[in-house]
Amino acid sequence: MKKNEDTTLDFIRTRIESDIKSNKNNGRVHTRFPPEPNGYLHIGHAKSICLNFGLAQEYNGKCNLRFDDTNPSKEEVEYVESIKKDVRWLGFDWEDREYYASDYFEKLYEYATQLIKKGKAFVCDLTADQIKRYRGTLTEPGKESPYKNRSVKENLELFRKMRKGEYEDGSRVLRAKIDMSSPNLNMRDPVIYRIVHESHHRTGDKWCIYPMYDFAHGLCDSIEGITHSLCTLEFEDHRPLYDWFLEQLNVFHSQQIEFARLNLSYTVLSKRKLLELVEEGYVKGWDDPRMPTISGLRRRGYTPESIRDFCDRIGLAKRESVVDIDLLEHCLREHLNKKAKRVMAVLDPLEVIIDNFPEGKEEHLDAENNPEDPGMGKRKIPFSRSLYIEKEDFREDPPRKYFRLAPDREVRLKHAYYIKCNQVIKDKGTGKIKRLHCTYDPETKGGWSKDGRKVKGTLHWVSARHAIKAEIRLYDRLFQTKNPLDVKKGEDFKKNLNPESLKIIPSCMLEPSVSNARPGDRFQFLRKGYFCVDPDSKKGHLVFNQTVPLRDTWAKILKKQKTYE
RNA sequence: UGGGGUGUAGCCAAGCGGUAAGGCAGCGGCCUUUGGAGCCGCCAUUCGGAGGUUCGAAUCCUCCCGCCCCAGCCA
Repeated sequence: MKKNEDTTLDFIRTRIESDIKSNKNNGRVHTRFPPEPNGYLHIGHAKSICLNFGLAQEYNGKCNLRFDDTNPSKEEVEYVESIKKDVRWLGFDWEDREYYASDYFEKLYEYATQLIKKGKAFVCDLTADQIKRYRGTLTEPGKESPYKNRSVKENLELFRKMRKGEYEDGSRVLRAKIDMSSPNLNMRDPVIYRIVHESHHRTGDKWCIYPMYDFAHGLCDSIEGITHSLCTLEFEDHRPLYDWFLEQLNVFHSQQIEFARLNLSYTVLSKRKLLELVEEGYVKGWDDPRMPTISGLRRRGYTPESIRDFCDRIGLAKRESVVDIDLLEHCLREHLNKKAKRVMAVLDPLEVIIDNFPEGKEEHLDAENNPEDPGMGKRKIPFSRSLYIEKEDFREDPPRKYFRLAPDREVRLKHAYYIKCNQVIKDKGTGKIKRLHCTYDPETKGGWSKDGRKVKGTLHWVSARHAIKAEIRLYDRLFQTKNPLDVKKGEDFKKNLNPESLKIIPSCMLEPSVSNARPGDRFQFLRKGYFCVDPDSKKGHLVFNQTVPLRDTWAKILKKQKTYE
């Protein structure tokens, strides 16, 4: 849904406005985007980033970037760097507010100590497996740990020794004393600190005990003075626990509000599964242009504007939903249509000889760079006797409604002339079409005819002699099923991978004006789609990624004809 | 047969007791030197279901049904 004056506010904005009105937190709005640096950001995170940073902008507040780095065994600096790059690229600025849960480890330890002193936490010697069994089930209450009644003094001592490194991983944990019979399993004396002898990407070997997310998250929000702590639905059950900590410790109370995470058709948005695709080589890396990661989308040629627009349009609610990937592509095309420079490229060349155009002669024709924006100017494109057109733009025996080139038929070459096909040269052996002989009408320069004669088709083309070659990578959706996770029992989501998601065309013919394009540059290849220069490009060897094809009405007509014939 | 959420079109999503916004997709048409773009029109007699309250219900009440999440020393 698009935001504008006429539409009403979503439930989060409604709530924030009412908080402002009642002067809660003195009308302050302070949010945060809290990624764990254990993977690359994806389009689902973009929803959260746009929400949190967007809210701060709209309500004149602030938004922190905070890394929730409480699990040293999964987190790496590579991920924090990529996350910072992606958030920036999306167009958001956290200024000097780059925080880490690990910045607060000392404070968190102090909070845990306070809990112990209040008799609200204890050191438990049960094994992980025992704790699990003591927890009970969804329908049965749990049992209290035999260690729950240790004295404050003993707990303090034990916890201190845990920190000092006197115990092995897994031998003891610190637990909150809440209620083993709570119907909310999160309240059944949850673990809040565990022993992990592992070096942390920021704190190194300073710590060998680490707070659990459930303990750290709400308290970090509190420390930072976060007024509205937005997270996804699955944390709704954890809110009572966070609130319990805040209450026991009597500290600033952030308000957590949960919303539904983004799901996208034909794609998988789970860090674990994306990691799997990367590690097992199904894609070439986190930034493979087929990946729904921010870095993948960037490399594919998506613009930050289009992603932000998408995030504005998908809406915000509490019901689980799957947004149609068509909406994402729509936002992309809408933006690229206005911004991308038009250029001609022939992906699958067929030679055309203009018999009545003198050998050796060349002309330089005017071409607009973007019909949507005259301000983008014009360029010259060379025309000569030998050209390439797209193979699919010629049919010896044209089907109904085909208005491209065919024997004795006249079409327009975009920005150039009308041409008429006179002769088809075939390979004697294979019978395949090798070359076309055409004549052009010199009176139609620029693509107009003074006699008012109309031509139905307009083709893109390049001059053979002037063309530059480039590699083009065409992408299709990574998964062939709408919901890639929908598999039979025992089957893996990877069986839904599309084996044809990448097609490489090693040598396409492009008009010479693109010869000094740089990685990241975006173009519309006329009548084909939007493309951008891949960083794999070398001097003299350009590589383009197809960002998204143009809408193809002709393909639709063909499909319909097929189904009715 | 515990607890927490949630059901409005193919997909999102407004709506908050006065007679179903909008976007995407789809379908028709117009226009077009990109079969692109643009423009115009169509697309829920009905809101998970059944009862009830009311002059009036997607909105309130009751019961029922579906779907999602929770039994990590992950986040």
